[in-house]
Amino acid sequence: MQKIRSIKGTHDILPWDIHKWQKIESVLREVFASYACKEVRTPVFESTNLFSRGVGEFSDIVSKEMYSFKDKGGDNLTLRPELTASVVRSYIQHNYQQESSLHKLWYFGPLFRQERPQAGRQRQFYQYGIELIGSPHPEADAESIDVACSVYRKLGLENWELHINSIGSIEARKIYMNVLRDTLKDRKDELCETCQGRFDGNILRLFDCKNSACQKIMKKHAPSILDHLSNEDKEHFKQVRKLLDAAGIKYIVNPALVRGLDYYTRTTFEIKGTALGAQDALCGGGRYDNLISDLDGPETPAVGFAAGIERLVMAMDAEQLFDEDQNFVDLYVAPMDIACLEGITPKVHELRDKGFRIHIELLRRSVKAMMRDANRQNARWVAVIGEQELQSGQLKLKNMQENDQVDVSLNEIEKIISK
RNA sequence: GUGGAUGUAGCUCAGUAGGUAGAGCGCUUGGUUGUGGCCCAAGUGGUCGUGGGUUCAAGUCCCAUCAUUCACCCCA
Repeated sequence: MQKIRSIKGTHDILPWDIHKWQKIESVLREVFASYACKEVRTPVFESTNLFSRGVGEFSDIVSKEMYSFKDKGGDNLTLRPELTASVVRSYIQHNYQQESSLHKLWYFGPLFRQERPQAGRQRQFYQYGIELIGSPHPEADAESIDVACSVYRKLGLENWELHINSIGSIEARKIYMNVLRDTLKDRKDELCETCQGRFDGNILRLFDCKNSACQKIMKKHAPSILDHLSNEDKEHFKQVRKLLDAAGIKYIVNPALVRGLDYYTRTTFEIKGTALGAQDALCGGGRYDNLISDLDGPETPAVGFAAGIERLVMAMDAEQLFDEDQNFVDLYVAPMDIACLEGITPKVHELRDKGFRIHIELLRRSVKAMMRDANRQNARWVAVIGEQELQSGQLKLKNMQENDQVDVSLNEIEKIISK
Protein backbone atom coordinates (compact mmCIF):
# COMPACT_ATOMS: atom_id res chain seq x y z
CA MET A 1 0.00 0.00 0.00
CA GLN A 2 1.39 3.32 -1.06
CA LYS A 3 1.20 6.07 1.50
CA ILE A 4 -1.03 8.88 0.32
CA ARG A 5 1.01 11.95 -0.41
CA SER A 6 0.63 15.27 -2.15
CA ILE A 7 1.01 14.99 -5.89
CA LYS A 8 4.26 15.73 -7.65
CA GLY A 9 5.19 19.36 -7.66
CA THR A 10 2.71 20.40 -4.99
CA HIS A 11 3.51 21.25 -1.40
CA ASP A 12 1.79 21.82 1.88
CA ILE A 13 2.59 25.06 3.59
CA LEU A 14 2.94 23.61 7.06
CA PRO A 15 1.46 25.16 10.21
CA TRP A 16 4.93 25.95 11.48
CA ASP A 17 5.91 27.72 8.25
CA ILE A 18 2.72 29.61 7.58
CA HIS A 19 3.89 32.71 9.42
CA LYS A 20 6.37 33.29 6.60
CA TRP A 21 3.60 33.48 4.05
CA GLN A 22 1.45 35.59 6.30
CA LYS A 23 4.28 38.04 6.79
CA ILE A 24 4.76 38.34 3.02
CA GLU A 25 1.06 38.67 2.38
CA SER A 26 0.66 41.41 4.92
CA VAL A 27 3.54 43.38 3.42
CA LEU A 28 2.03 42.91 -0.04
CA ARG A 29 -1.28 44.38 1.09
CA GLU A 30 0.54 47.26 2.71
CA VAL A 31 2.65 48.04 -0.35
CA PHE A 32 -0.19 47.73 -2.85
CA ALA A 33 -2.38 49.92 -0.70
CA SER A 34 0.36 52.54 -0.59
CA TYR A 35 0.27 52.69 -4.39
CA ALA A 36 -3.54 52.82 -4.31
CA CYS A 37 -3.98 49.54 -6.15
CA LYS A 38 -7.10 47.44 -5.80
CA GLU A 39 -7.22 43.68 -5.55
CA VAL A 40 -9.08 41.54 -8.05
CA ARG A 41 -9.74 37.82 -7.63
CA THR A 42 -10.52 35.62 -10.58
CA PRO A 43 -11.42 31.91 -10.79
CA VAL A 44 -8.64 29.32 -10.83
CA PHE A 45 -10.00 27.80 -14.03
CA GLU A 46 -10.97 29.43 -17.28
CA SER A 47 -11.79 28.49 -20.85
CA THR A 48 -8.75 26.93 -22.43
CA ASN A 49 -8.86 29.30 -25.36
CA LEU A 50 -8.37 32.33 -23.10
CA PHE A 51 -4.81 31.15 -22.57
CA SER A 52 -4.14 29.84 -26.04
CA ARG A 53 -5.16 33.23 -27.41
CA GLY A 54 -3.73 35.36 -24.65
CA VAL A 55 -0.43 33.69 -23.91
CA GLY A 56 0.21 32.37 -27.41
CA GLU A 57 -0.73 29.04 -28.88
CA PHE A 58 2.87 28.07 -29.58
CA SER A 59 4.35 29.16 -26.31
CA ASP A 60 5.66 26.36 -24.09
CA ILE A 61 3.17 27.21 -21.42
CA VAL A 62 0.20 26.62 -23.68
CA SER A 63 1.56 23.88 -25.88
CA LYS A 64 2.84 21.54 -23.21
CA GLU A 65 2.42 22.76 -19.65
CA MET A 66 -1.28 23.36 -19.09
CA TYR A 67 -3.59 21.30 -16.92
CA SER A 68 -6.52 21.11 -19.32
CA PHE A 69 -9.62 18.98 -19.10
CA LYS A 70 -13.16 18.66 -20.37
CA ASP A 71 -15.95 19.17 -17.85
CA LYS A 72 -19.15 17.16 -17.89
CA GLY A 73 -20.75 19.59 -20.30
CA GLY A 74 -17.90 19.05 -22.74
CA ASP A 75 -16.32 22.48 -22.30
CA ASN A 76 -12.55 22.77 -22.55
CA LEU A 77 -11.22 24.19 -19.32
CA THR A 78 -7.75 24.90 -17.99
CA LEU A 79 -6.29 25.55 -14.56
CA ARG A 80 -4.77 28.99 -14.99
CA PRO A 81 -1.06 28.87 -15.84
CA GLU A 82 -0.69 32.63 -15.36
CA LEU A 83 -2.85 35.53 -14.26
CA THR A 84 -2.52 38.38 -16.70
CA ALA A 85 -4.87 36.74 -19.18
CA SER A 86 -7.48 36.19 -16.48
CA VAL A 87 -7.29 39.76 -15.24
CA VAL A 88 -7.57 41.06 -18.78
CA ARG A 89 -10.54 38.78 -19.39
CA SER A 90 -12.22 40.21 -16.31
CA TYR A 91 -11.40 43.73 -17.46
CA ILE A 92 -13.02 43.15 -20.81
CA GLN A 93 -15.98 41.16 -19.55
CA HIS A 94 -17.02 43.73 -16.98
CA ASN A 95 -16.16 46.80 -19.04
CA TYR A 96 -13.83 48.25 -16.44
CA GLN A 97 -13.07 51.14 -18.78
CA GLN A 98 -16.58 52.45 -18.19
CA GLU A 99 -15.81 52.80 -14.50
CA SER A 100 -12.59 54.64 -14.97
CA SER A 101 -9.99 55.12 -17.68
CA LEU A 102 -7.18 53.83 -15.48
CA HIS A 103 -7.16 50.73 -13.33
CA LYS A 104 -4.44 49.72 -10.94
CA LEU A 105 -5.09 46.12 -10.04
CA TRP A 106 -3.25 43.59 -7.95
CA TYR A 107 -3.75 39.89 -7.52
CA PHE A 108 -2.49 36.95 -5.57
CA GLY A 109 -3.19 33.25 -6.01
CA PRO A 110 -2.16 29.79 -7.11
CA LEU A 111 -1.17 28.93 -10.67
CA PHE A 112 -0.65 25.56 -12.32
CA ARG A 113 1.94 24.41 -14.80
CA GLN A 114 2.90 20.84 -15.55
CA GLU A 115 6.67 21.18 -15.62
CA ARG A 116 9.34 19.00 -14.09
CA PRO A 117 9.77 20.29 -10.53
CA GLN A 118 13.09 21.57 -9.24
CA ALA A 119 14.37 24.15 -6.79
CA GLY A 120 12.11 27.19 -7.08
CA ARG A 121 9.72 25.54 -9.49
CA GLN A 122 6.61 23.60 -8.62
CA ARG A 123 3.47 22.57 -10.43
CA GLN A 124 1.17 24.52 -8.17
CA PHE A 125 2.78 27.77 -7.17
CA TYR A 126 1.72 31.19 -6.01
CA GLN A 127 2.17 34.51 -7.68
CA TYR A 128 1.23 38.02 -6.87
CA GLY A 129 1.38 40.84 -9.34
CA ILE A 130 -0.13 44.02 -10.59
CA GLU A 131 -1.64 45.22 -13.85
CA LEU A 132 -1.83 48.94 -14.61
CA ILE A 133 -4.38 49.16 -17.36
CA GLY A 134 -5.14 52.25 -19.40
CA SER A 135 -1.97 54.31 -19.54
CA PRO A 136 0.37 54.27 -22.56
CA HIS A 137 2.84 56.54 -20.80
CA PRO A 138 6.26 55.73 -19.37
CA GLU A 139 5.14 56.78 -15.90
CA ALA A 140 2.99 53.65 -15.79
CA ASP A 141 5.96 51.45 -16.66
CA ALA A 142 8.06 53.14 -14.02
CA GLU A 143 5.35 52.87 -11.43
CA SER A 144 4.86 49.17 -11.94
CA ILE A 145 8.61 48.59 -11.62
CA ASP A 146 8.61 50.80 -8.56
CA VAL A 147 5.89 48.73 -6.87
CA ALA A 148 7.75 45.51 -7.62
CA CYS A 149 10.92 46.83 -6.01
CA SER A 150 9.11 48.27 -3.02
CA VAL A 151 7.94 44.82 -1.98
CA TYR A 152 11.51 43.54 -1.70
CA ARG A 153 12.69 46.72 -0.04
CA LYS A 154 9.91 46.57 2.55
CA LEU A 155 10.71 42.94 3.25
CA GLY A 156 14.35 43.77 3.74
CA LEU A 157 15.61 41.56 0.93
CA GLU A 158 19.08 42.50 -0.25
CA ASN A 159 20.35 39.99 -2.80
CA TRP A 160 18.47 40.97 -5.91
CA GLU A 161 18.94 43.09 -9.00
CA LEU A 162 16.61 44.75 -11.43
CA HIS A 163 17.15 44.26 -15.16
CA ILE A 164 15.26 46.38 -17.66
CA ASN A 165 15.07 46.49 -21.40
CA SER A 166 12.87 47.68 -24.22
CA ILE A 167 11.91 45.33 -26.99
CA GLY A 168 10.06 48.03 -28.88
CA SER A 169 6.91 47.85 -30.86
CA ILE A 170 6.03 44.82 -32.91
CA GLU A 171 7.18 46.50 -36.12
CA ALA A 172 10.55 47.51 -34.71
CA ARG A 173 11.00 44.05 -33.30
CA LYS A 174 10.35 42.42 -36.67
CA ILE A 175 12.99 44.54 -38.30
CA TYR A 176 15.43 43.83 -35.53
CA MET A 177 14.87 40.10 -35.71
CA ASN A 178 15.78 40.17 -39.39
CA VAL A 179 18.93 42.14 -38.64
CA LEU A 180 19.81 39.59 -35.97
CA ARG A 181 19.28 36.68 -38.33
CA ASP A 182 21.39 38.39 -40.92
CA THR A 183 24.37 39.03 -38.67
CA LEU A 184 24.29 35.56 -37.12
CA LYS A 185 23.59 33.45 -40.17
CA ASP A 186 27.27 32.73 -40.79
CA ARG A 187 27.67 31.42 -37.28
CA LYS A 188 24.52 29.37 -37.16
CA ASP A 189 26.52 26.11 -37.15
CA GLU A 190 28.34 27.13 -33.99
CA LEU A 191 25.09 27.44 -32.05
CA CYS A 192 23.60 24.65 -29.96
CA GLU A 193 20.84 22.47 -31.34
CA THR A 194 17.94 24.23 -29.67
CA CYS A 195 19.21 27.61 -30.78
CA GLN A 196 19.51 26.44 -34.37
CA GLY A 197 15.94 25.24 -34.11
CA ARG A 198 14.78 28.62 -32.91
CA PHE A 199 16.82 30.52 -35.44
CA ASP A 200 14.02 30.89 -37.94
CA GLY A 201 11.24 31.17 -35.39
CA ASN A 202 11.65 33.34 -32.33
CA ILE A 203 15.29 34.18 -32.73
CA LEU A 204 15.12 36.52 -29.73
CA ARG A 205 15.19 33.47 -27.51
CA LEU A 206 18.83 32.92 -28.38
CA PHE A 207 19.54 35.53 -25.73
CA ASP A 208 18.09 33.22 -23.08
CA CYS A 209 20.25 30.23 -23.96
CA LYS A 210 22.47 29.05 -21.10
CA ASN A 211 24.92 27.28 -23.37
CA SER A 212 28.18 29.14 -22.87
CA ALA A 213 29.19 28.89 -26.52
CA CYS A 214 25.90 30.46 -27.58
CA GLN A 215 26.21 33.15 -24.95
CA LYS A 216 29.68 34.03 -26.14
CA ILE A 217 28.51 34.38 -29.71
CA MET A 218 25.54 36.48 -28.73
CA LYS A 219 27.62 38.75 -26.54
CA LYS A 220 30.23 39.28 -29.19
CA HIS A 221 28.19 39.58 -32.33
CA ALA A 222 24.52 40.23 -31.66
CA PRO A 223 23.51 43.83 -32.23
CA SER A 224 21.59 45.51 -29.42
CA ILE A 225 17.86 45.76 -29.82
CA LEU A 226 18.10 49.20 -28.25
CA ASP A 227 19.80 50.47 -31.41
CA HIS A 228 16.90 49.33 -33.52
CA LEU A 229 14.01 50.93 -31.74
CA SER A 230 11.84 53.62 -33.26
CA ASN A 231 12.33 57.15 -31.99
CA GLU A 232 9.13 56.94 -30.00
CA ASP A 233 10.23 53.67 -28.40
CA LYS A 234 13.59 55.18 -27.52
CA GLU A 235 12.00 58.26 -26.01
CA HIS A 236 9.61 56.10 -24.00
CA PHE A 237 12.43 53.97 -22.62
CA LYS A 238 14.52 57.00 -21.80
CA GLN A 239 11.68 58.51 -19.79
CA VAL A 240 11.15 55.25 -17.91
CA ARG A 241 14.79 55.29 -16.89
CA LYS A 242 14.62 58.92 -15.80
CA LEU A 243 11.66 58.17 -13.59
CA LEU A 244 13.43 55.18 -12.05
CA ASP A 245 16.43 57.40 -11.37
CA ALA A 246 14.16 59.93 -9.74
CA ALA A 247 12.73 57.22 -7.53
CA GLY A 248 16.23 56.16 -6.54
CA ILE A 249 15.86 52.72 -8.05
CA LYS A 250 19.01 51.01 -9.27
CA TYR A 251 18.77 49.00 -12.45
CA ILE A 252 20.82 47.27 -15.09
CA VAL A 253 19.94 47.91 -18.72
CA ASN A 254 20.10 44.47 -20.23
CA PRO A 255 19.46 44.34 -24.00
CA ALA A 256 19.48 40.54 -23.78
CA LEU A 257 16.42 40.52 -21.56
CA VAL A 258 13.75 39.07 -23.79
CA ARG A 259 10.77 37.78 -21.92
CA GLY A 260 9.19 34.52 -22.89
CA LEU A 261 5.57 35.52 -23.16
CA ASP A 262 4.42 36.68 -26.55
CA TYR A 263 2.40 39.65 -25.52
CA TYR A 264 5.09 42.06 -24.37
CA THR A 265 5.82 45.37 -26.11
CA ARG A 266 8.36 48.06 -25.29
CA THR A 267 9.44 47.84 -21.64
CA THR A 268 10.34 44.47 -20.16
CA PHE A 269 11.90 43.90 -16.78
CA GLU A 270 12.95 41.15 -14.48
CA ILE A 271 14.14 40.98 -10.91
CA LYS A 272 16.68 38.27 -10.26
CA GLY A 273 17.44 36.80 -6.87
CA THR A 274 21.23 36.67 -6.83
CA ALA A 275 21.35 34.02 -4.11
CA LEU A 276 18.96 31.57 -5.77
CA GLY A 277 19.66 28.52 -7.92
CA ALA A 278 18.85 28.04 -11.57
CA GLN A 279 15.33 29.38 -11.11
CA ASP A 280 16.36 32.85 -10.11
CA ALA A 281 13.63 35.08 -11.52
CA LEU A 282 11.80 36.58 -8.59
CA CYS A 283 9.65 38.81 -10.70
CA GLY A 284 9.03 39.42 -14.36
CA GLY A 285 6.90 41.82 -16.28
CA GLY A 286 6.55 44.45 -18.89
CA ARG A 287 4.23 46.40 -21.10
CA TYR A 288 1.58 44.69 -23.19
CA ASP A 289 -0.22 47.23 -25.34
CA ASN A 290 -1.86 44.77 -27.71
CA LEU A 291 -3.10 42.00 -25.47
CA ILE A 292 -6.44 43.54 -24.57
CA SER A 293 -7.40 44.24 -28.17
CA ASP A 294 -6.09 40.81 -29.18
CA LEU A 295 -8.65 39.36 -26.80
CA ASP A 296 -11.38 41.42 -28.50
CA GLY A 297 -11.36 44.15 -25.89
CA PRO A 298 -10.99 47.87 -26.58
CA GLU A 299 -7.57 49.15 -27.66
CA THR A 300 -6.02 49.60 -24.24
CA PRO A 301 -2.40 49.95 -23.24
CA ALA A 302 -1.25 48.19 -20.10
CA VAL A 303 1.79 47.21 -18.07
CA GLY A 304 2.28 44.80 -15.20
CA PHE A 305 4.32 42.12 -13.54
CA ALA A 306 4.05 38.80 -11.80
CA ALA A 307 6.23 37.54 -8.98
CA GLY A 308 6.59 34.15 -7.36
CA ILE A 309 6.06 33.63 -3.64
CA GLU A 310 7.93 30.34 -3.20
CA ARG A 311 11.09 31.87 -4.62
CA LEU A 312 10.66 34.88 -2.41
CA VAL A 313 10.35 32.63 0.62
CA MET A 314 13.54 30.84 -0.46
CA ALA A 315 15.38 34.11 -0.92
CA MET A 316 14.21 35.40 2.44
CA ASP A 317 15.15 32.15 4.15
CA ALA A 318 18.61 32.46 2.65
CA GLU A 319 18.94 35.92 4.18
CA GLN A 320 17.31 34.77 7.43
CA LEU A 321 14.68 37.46 7.25
CA PHE A 322 11.92 35.60 9.03
CA ASP A 323 11.44 36.05 12.74
CA GLU A 324 10.63 33.14 14.96
CA ASP A 325 6.99 32.28 14.82
CA GLN A 326 5.49 34.87 17.15
CA ASN A 327 2.19 33.13 17.45
CA PHE A 328 2.19 33.07 21.25
CA VAL A 329 -0.90 32.62 23.35
CA ASP A 330 -1.90 35.31 25.80
CA LEU A 331 -3.30 32.96 28.40
CA TYR A 332 -2.89 29.24 28.87
CA VAL A 333 -5.70 27.82 30.96
CA ALA A 334 -4.77 24.64 32.82
CA PRO A 335 -7.83 23.09 34.42
CA MET A 336 -7.40 20.37 37.03
CA ASP A 337 -10.40 18.43 35.83
CA ILE A 338 -13.46 18.68 33.66
CA ALA A 339 -15.53 20.40 36.35
CA CYS A 340 -12.92 23.14 36.67
CA LEU A 341 -12.85 23.53 32.92
CA GLU A 342 -16.60 23.91 32.95
CA GLY A 343 -16.43 26.47 35.74
CA ILE A 344 -13.87 28.69 34.00
CA THR A 345 -15.51 28.44 30.58
CA PRO A 346 -17.71 31.56 30.89
CA LYS A 347 -14.68 33.69 31.74
CA VAL A 348 -12.63 32.22 28.89
CA HIS A 349 -15.46 32.82 26.52
CA GLU A 350 -15.71 36.45 27.57
CA LEU A 351 -11.97 37.03 27.17
CA ARG A 352 -11.85 35.39 23.78
CA ASP A 353 -14.67 37.63 22.63
CA LYS A 354 -12.46 40.54 23.56
CA GLY A 355 -9.74 39.20 21.29
CA PHE A 356 -7.33 37.51 23.68
CA ARG A 357 -5.61 34.39 22.44
CA ILE A 358 -6.40 31.71 24.92
CA HIS A 359 -5.49 28.06 24.92
CA ILE A 360 -7.42 25.67 27.13
CA GLU A 361 -5.65 22.41 27.82
CA LEU A 362 -7.64 19.64 26.20
CA LEU A 363 -5.66 16.54 27.10
CA ARG A 364 -6.36 16.23 30.85
CA ARG A 365 -2.67 16.18 31.58
CA SER A 366 -0.76 16.64 34.80
CA VAL A 367 0.08 20.16 35.94
CA LYS A 368 3.71 19.54 35.13
CA ALA A 369 2.86 18.44 31.62
CA MET A 370 0.58 21.41 31.17
CA MET A 371 3.32 23.79 32.26
CA ARG A 372 5.75 22.24 29.83
CA ASP A 373 3.22 22.58 27.10
CA ALA A 374 2.49 26.20 28.02
CA ASN A 375 6.19 26.90 27.78
CA ARG A 376 6.45 25.28 24.38
CA GLN A 377 3.53 27.25 23.12
CA ASN A 378 5.06 30.55 24.13
CA ALA A 379 2.24 31.32 26.52
CA ARG A 380 2.60 34.69 28.24
CA TRP A 381 0.41 33.82 31.21
CA VAL A 382 -0.75 30.58 32.76
CA ALA A 383 -3.70 30.03 35.07
CA VAL A 384 -4.01 26.72 36.86
CA ILE A 385 -7.67 26.30 37.71
CA GLY A 386 -8.68 23.98 40.55
CA GLU A 387 -11.64 23.71 42.85
CA GLN A 388 -10.14 26.21 45.25
CA GLU A 389 -9.79 28.90 42.61
CA LEU A 390 -13.30 28.43 41.38
CA GLN A 391 -14.83 28.60 44.85
CA SER A 392 -12.87 31.60 46.04
CA GLY A 393 -12.85 33.41 42.72
CA GLN A 394 -9.21 34.16 43.45
CA LEU A 395 -6.46 32.67 41.31
CA LYS A 396 -2.76 32.88 40.59
CA LEU A 397 -1.64 34.11 37.22
CA LYS A 398 1.83 32.99 36.35
CA ASN A 399 3.99 35.15 34.15
CA MET A 400 6.08 32.75 32.11
CA GLN A 401 8.81 35.20 31.17
CA GLU A 402 9.38 36.57 34.68
CA ASN A 403 8.62 33.34 36.48
CA ASP A 404 6.45 34.95 39.12
CA GLN A 405 2.82 34.76 40.10
CA VAL A 406 0.23 37.37 40.93
CA ASP A 407 -2.96 36.87 42.91
CA VAL A 408 -5.97 38.18 41.09
CA SER A 409 -9.72 37.89 41.10
CA LEU A 410 -11.49 36.61 38.01
CA ASN A 411 -12.39 40.11 36.96
CA GLU A 412 -8.82 41.32 37.14
CA ILE A 413 -7.51 38.77 34.66
CA GLU A 414 -8.24 40.97 31.71
CA LYS A 415 -6.33 43.90 33.18
CA ILE A 416 -3.26 41.78 33.92
CA ILE A 417 -2.98 39.94 30.63
CA SER A 418 -3.55 43.13 28.63
CA LYS A 419 -0.08 44.28 29.62
C1' G B 1 10.27 15.08 -22.13
C1' U B 2 16.18 14.29 -21.17
C1' G B 3 20.24 13.56 -17.76
C1' G B 4 22.77 13.14 -12.68
C1' A B 5 22.17 12.31 -7.32
C1' U B 6 19.40 10.20 -3.41
C1' G B 7 15.67 6.96 -0.87
C1' U B 8 17.00 3.62 6.98
C1' A B 9 12.32 6.01 13.13
C1' G B 10 8.18 12.65 13.07
C1' C B 11 13.20 15.42 11.70
C1' U B 12 18.83 15.20 10.60
C1' C B 13 21.63 11.13 9.74
C1' A B 14 25.08 6.53 11.11
C1' G B 15 25.11 1.52 9.70
C1' U B 16 31.87 -0.78 9.23
C1' A B 17 34.08 -7.19 5.16
C1' G B 18 26.58 -9.06 3.27
C1' G B 19 24.72 -12.17 9.41
C1' U B 20 17.72 -10.58 10.72
C1' A B 21 18.61 -2.26 12.85
C1' G B 22 21.34 2.50 15.80
C1' A B 23 22.44 7.88 17.45
C1' G B 24 21.06 12.94 18.19
C1' C B 25 16.84 15.91 18.20
C1' G B 26 11.50 15.37 18.90
C1' C B 27 7.36 13.23 21.42
C1' U B 28 5.17 10.78 26.18
C1' U B 29 5.84 9.91 31.36
C1' G B 30 8.50 10.32 35.80
C1' G B 31 12.46 12.70 39.33
C1' U B 32 6.60 12.63 45.68
C1' U B 33 1.36 15.48 47.19
C1' G B 34 -1.10 21.51 41.95
C1' U B 35 3.70 24.60 38.16
C1' G B 36 7.56 25.23 32.66
C1' G B 37 12.33 26.42 30.44
C1' C B 38 18.42 23.34 32.48
C1' C B 39 19.67 18.39 34.13
C1' C B 40 18.73 13.03 34.88
C1' A B 41 15.89 8.51 33.92
C1' A B 42 12.49 5.44 31.49
C1' G B 43 9.32 4.90 27.46
C1' U B 44 7.26 5.72 22.36
C1' G B 45 8.75 5.04 17.67
C1' G B 46 11.27 1.73 11.42
C1' U B 47 7.67 -4.78 7.42
C1' C B 48 15.48 -0.22 6.10
C1' G B 49 10.58 3.39 -0.76
C1' U B 50 8.26 -1.01 -3.48
C1' G B 51 8.75 -5.68 -6.31
C1' G B 52 11.89 -9.32 -7.98
C1' G B 53 16.91 -11.82 -8.14
C1' U B 54 21.88 -13.75 -6.17
C1' U B 55 23.12 -16.06 -1.32
C1' C B 56 22.74 -20.64 4.07
C1' A B 57 21.97 -15.30 5.11
C1' A B 58 20.82 -8.50 2.18
C1' G B 59 19.55 -2.10 4.87
C1' U B 60 24.31 -3.68 2.83
C1' C B 61 25.34 -6.96 -4.05
C1' C B 62 22.24 -7.14 -9.03
C1' C B 63 17.73 -5.80 -11.91
C1' A B 64 13.25 -3.33 -12.28
C1' U B 65 9.86 0.16 -10.53
C1' C B 66 8.15 4.30 -7.84
C1' A B 67 9.28 8.67 -5.29
C1' U B 68 12.26 12.80 -3.93
C1' U B 69 15.89 16.16 -5.50
C1' C B 70 19.28 19.06 -8.70
C1' A B 71 20.18 20.51 -13.66
C1' C B 72 18.59 20.89 -19.00
C1' C B 73 14.13 22.84 -21.18
C1' C B 74 10.82 26.71 -19.75
C1' C B 75 9.72 30.41 -16.45
C1' A B 76 7.64 33.33 -11.27
